[in-house]
Amino acid sequence: MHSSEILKSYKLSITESRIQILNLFHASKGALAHADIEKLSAAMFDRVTIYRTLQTFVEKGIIHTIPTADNSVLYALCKDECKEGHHHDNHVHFICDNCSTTYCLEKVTIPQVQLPEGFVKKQADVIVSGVCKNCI
Amino acid sequence: MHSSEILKSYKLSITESRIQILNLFHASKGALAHADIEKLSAAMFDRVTIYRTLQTFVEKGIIHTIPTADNSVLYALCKDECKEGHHHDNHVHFICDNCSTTYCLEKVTIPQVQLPEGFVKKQADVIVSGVCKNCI
DNA sequence: GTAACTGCAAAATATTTGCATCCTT
DNA sequence: AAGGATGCAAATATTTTGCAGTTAC
Repeated sequence: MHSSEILKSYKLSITESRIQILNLFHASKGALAHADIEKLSAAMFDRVTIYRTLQTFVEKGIIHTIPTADNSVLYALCKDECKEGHHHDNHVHFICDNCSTTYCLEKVTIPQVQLPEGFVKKQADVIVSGVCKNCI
Repeated sequence: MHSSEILKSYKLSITESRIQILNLFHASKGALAHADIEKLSAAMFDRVTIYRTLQTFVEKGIIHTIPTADNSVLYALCKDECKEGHHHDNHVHFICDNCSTTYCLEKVTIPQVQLPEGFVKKQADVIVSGVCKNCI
């Protein structure tokens, strides 16, 4: 599915920056940070546009954020199951300590966790770090 | 163990700000962000000192960072098993969507994840969000 | 034509660094 | 006394907001 079709299916106006940013995600094997997009897009559009585009994509469920232990926020494409406001990224994320690439391990589903009495789970994220297959 | 003893055991100089910040962590039932510490300490010491103290504590393995999906970085006390540069927080973290308190669920250990061929795990974090026992 | 999107400027926040001074050991 | 820690100022970096101009539909 082309970027423009994706945008259309989410009822978003099809604009140059949105297509470009979406293309970057499709071209990337890993997750992207705001700074990555800024570099990759080579200042084709404003930094603010990137912020706003990412925010819109997250709200619509096109991309999701990945928690990281440092201050950076990473974004990656959501799969089909994601709906507006309701993400189901039930896969594990892997961050390579060496090359910093972040993978969505689609095949690795998040295991069940048994929470203590009184805690209600809405979402669960699993982030594994180590060395990826390209850096061994 | 008192804060000053902890500092001593990690070979850190015992200073007012370090004791105070360590006390805050012991008094808190959840994890703390830089901003929390700034508020709780009521400007008793400089914002920069907080940055530097947190960084030192992380390096020494006194506290660890908790990944979050927004840009905030959370810190929580490490348990005994943590050594310098080598953290073993093999427990699940829970962030309440309502009150934003972050719990270290010490009793809930991180389940095994089966990684694809070529990926080597060094660390794993599990962050569950939802509603905590005080907000139900 | 209208609503939505973008770019620019600027404000608000957050983080890092350098250096002189003070405190711990 | 010496090394390390702190406070202050300032440099950087990051994120948000407002508004006027432009573009998509």
